[in-house]
Amino acid sequence: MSTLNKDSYLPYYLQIKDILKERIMNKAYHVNMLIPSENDLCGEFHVTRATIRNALNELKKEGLIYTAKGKGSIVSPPKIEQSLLKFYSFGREFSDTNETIVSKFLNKAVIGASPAISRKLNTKPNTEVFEIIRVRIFNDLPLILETSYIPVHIAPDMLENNMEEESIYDLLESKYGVKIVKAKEYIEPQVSNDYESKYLDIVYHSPVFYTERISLTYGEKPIELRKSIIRGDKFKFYTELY
Amino acid sequence: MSTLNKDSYLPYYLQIKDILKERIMNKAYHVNMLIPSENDLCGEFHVTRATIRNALNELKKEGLIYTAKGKGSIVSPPKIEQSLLKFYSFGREFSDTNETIVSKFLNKAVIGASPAISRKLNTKPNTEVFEIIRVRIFNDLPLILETSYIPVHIAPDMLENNMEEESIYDLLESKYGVKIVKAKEYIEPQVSNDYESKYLDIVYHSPVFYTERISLTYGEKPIELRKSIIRGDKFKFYTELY
DNA sequence: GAGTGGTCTAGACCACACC
DNA sequence: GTGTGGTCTAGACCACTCA
Repeated sequence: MSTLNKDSYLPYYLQIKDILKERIMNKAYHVNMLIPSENDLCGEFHVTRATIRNALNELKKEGLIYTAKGKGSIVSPPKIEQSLLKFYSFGREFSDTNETIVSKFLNKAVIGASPAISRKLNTKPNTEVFEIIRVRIFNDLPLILETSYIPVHIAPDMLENNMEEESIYDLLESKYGVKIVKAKEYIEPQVSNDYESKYLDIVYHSPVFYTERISLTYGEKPIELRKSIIRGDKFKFYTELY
Repeated sequence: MSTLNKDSYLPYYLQIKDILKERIMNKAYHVNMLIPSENDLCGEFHVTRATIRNALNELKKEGLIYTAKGKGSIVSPPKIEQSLLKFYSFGREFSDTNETIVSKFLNKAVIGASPAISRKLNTKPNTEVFEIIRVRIFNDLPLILETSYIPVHIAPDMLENNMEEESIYDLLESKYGVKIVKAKEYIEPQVSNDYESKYLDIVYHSPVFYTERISLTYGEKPIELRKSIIRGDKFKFYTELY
């Protein structure tokens, strides 16, 4: 049972949106869960359905929920984990079904952060960070080479976990109580170096997308820097304009 | 005065959206124009304001209009002409103000379309097409190398126009009555070849974005194929995720 | 002050999902 | 059949823009 601030400069529907968003972030409404029906929410907040629908529409626009007619509103899986797959549409080699995605770990270590890395993670230079390097393999094809940097003090014994089975973000949240709530991502064209070419099974100096993602927890605090090299021959960005 | 199809499987608000969209495409509602107020539209379509607002919301989502409180709903400028500038945020070298954008023409010719080009333009192989090559120069820095292909029969004496002064899309519309209503754009990473490197003033084999845009008129009919090479050292794609 | 979009109430009927 | 989101009606008051 929640009450709205009648005197807030924020309209009801935005206040409700914020409350529901908070519940999603808190996992009070967890992923793939049906949230309370529009009528239930009307009861809880003492507003009409139009107001609730306005709030839910905002959440839809942000991609936090989606609706299923006859069923209800459902919490979307976080976009962060699969952003690349949404930004790029696969080439013809792939269909949406029968995909297998496998991770192969190339390295897990503790290193001193370089100036560039510590700046992006907002830590002191040379702070200890985990360096985790993986190849993401889709249907037996190595497509993405990912390097993650996470300050050791965030998740001290992280490397002892079985990371093959659980996503890094899930691990950070379940074992270390660190929730990723936002991410910034940059994409540039690049050419593959020796190392990247080898693990992505492409020729040296092939065109690739280079992406850098900084994942943040509450208060804009950086948690992870992830650099990815994505095969340019298999990924394409597509968009329609009017 | 328009009437809605009461038996259509399409709800009123989507029918209204389509009608309004058509008017925008037709320039019945032209760019930067205030469209009729919500109350006027209620009168025209004999529906309530909620339905009209629903329709306008769809148009907002597609970026065709935007709203100004106290004024009304306004037709947005087309996104097609400036898509690249919207997709990519400039590097630090640039500010939003004081930009100068110049085009330098490298070639204007009539050629026989290659199989790949004619396929994309949906014409017979070897159909005559204009090939127009330009360098786009921002603040004295060559950033984009653009090659346009347009079937000659679409705009027979096109090359006689002063294309330095008017955009190709404006020209196609004002002189030849061909309106671009939609575009599809693909983006890939690539490396610059000899020719591209020379005109973009970058070293051979530099990483670049390669984009292909197919501009369509009514009925999904292709009008222009535009291939662009964009300097990877100056353009970056940026996005935020939740 | 008249007109606009923004917000909200209080209802209604529908198609769809699930039991 | 019951509950859900999708659509729609018929009103209302507000803050804002502009003359």
